[in-house]
Amino acid sequence: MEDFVRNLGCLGFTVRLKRLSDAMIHDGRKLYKELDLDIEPNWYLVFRLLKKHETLTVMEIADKIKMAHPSVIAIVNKMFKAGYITSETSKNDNRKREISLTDKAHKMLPEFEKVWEAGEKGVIRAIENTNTMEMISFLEKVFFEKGFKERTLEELKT
Amino acid sequence: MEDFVRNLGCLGFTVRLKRLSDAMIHDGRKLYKELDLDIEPNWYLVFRLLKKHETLTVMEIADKIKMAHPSVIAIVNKMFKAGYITSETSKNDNRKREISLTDKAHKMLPEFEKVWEAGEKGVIRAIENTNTMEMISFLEKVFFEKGFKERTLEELKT
DNA sequence: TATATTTATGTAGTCAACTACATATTATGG
DNA sequence: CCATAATATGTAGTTGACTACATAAATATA
Repeated sequence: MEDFVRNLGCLGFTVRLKRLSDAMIHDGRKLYKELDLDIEPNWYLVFRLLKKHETLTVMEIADKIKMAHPSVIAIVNKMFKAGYITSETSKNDNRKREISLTDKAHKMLPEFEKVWEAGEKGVIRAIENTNTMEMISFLEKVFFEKGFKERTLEELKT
Repeated sequence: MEDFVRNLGCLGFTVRLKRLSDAMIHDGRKLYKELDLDIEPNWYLVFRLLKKHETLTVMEIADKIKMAHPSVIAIVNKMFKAGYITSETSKNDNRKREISLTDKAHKMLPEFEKVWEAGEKGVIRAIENTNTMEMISFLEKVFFEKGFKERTLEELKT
């Protein structure tokens, strides 16, 4: 069956992007399951951030990984349940929740890092000799500074 | 605030893809709202398919746009509620639901097409002189034929 | 200093994709 | 020709992102 979306030209652009990223995230989840690792996709973002910065608040994490704060809360709560992070309210500011890795997290990190590094190598090998990462940077720049909606409205005016 | 994900190299690849496609789809939804059009992102796939093929079943649509059939059912049901499609069970095969556009859909299509064309032009203008579409084709080819999971497992073995 | 604003976190509800399962119908094959 | 397999559709539940709203605490301002 031929792929109708691929024949849509640039109109299929967003659908194809979504299909690709959904497929990869789904595959990531299966990877952890298959390796019997008690982690989920995206946790590596928080693991690596906290490895680098010791303690961070919810908003600091959200800003750094450019996600909305409820998304961060969801990740962080699951990581807490899994025993990888602790949190306590800041002494200076009772609103803030200071989040850091547990001993269990530090103990497991080397094993996790092996998988993340393998994942990275796999991607590198898949896209070597292409400008894929530059293209993503370009797309981020272009569409975050002026979104799809605004661009379309401009075209409609002309 | 610098973007931690962008400094992750290829490891941030999937997150960045998802961020991008989510942002664009979200923007698409806002576009229709702002133009006061009673349609949603992705409906254009079904509109265009049915414009070309007259009538199709759920599975035919799913195969053509490479989505799981429950996703198609969700889109089709909403389009039905909005009055853009009709469906009746096939005479040859009582399992099949033959879906086609209503008069309302045909009446509105020219207006919708204007917006879709503007959207396409906007994207074309944004990515002109880049090989973005070729890159997406490449990524689809590479990751659908051997997924992220499999690639990572291979790297782990070495 | 008292009020208003901003900030940090949390909750609820939306959205679109998915898988897994359920049901009905058709096709197949012993 | 009946039992089994395959196919078409539909439902339920999961996922991970989002916005909008709620609440509490800190900061700014009049």
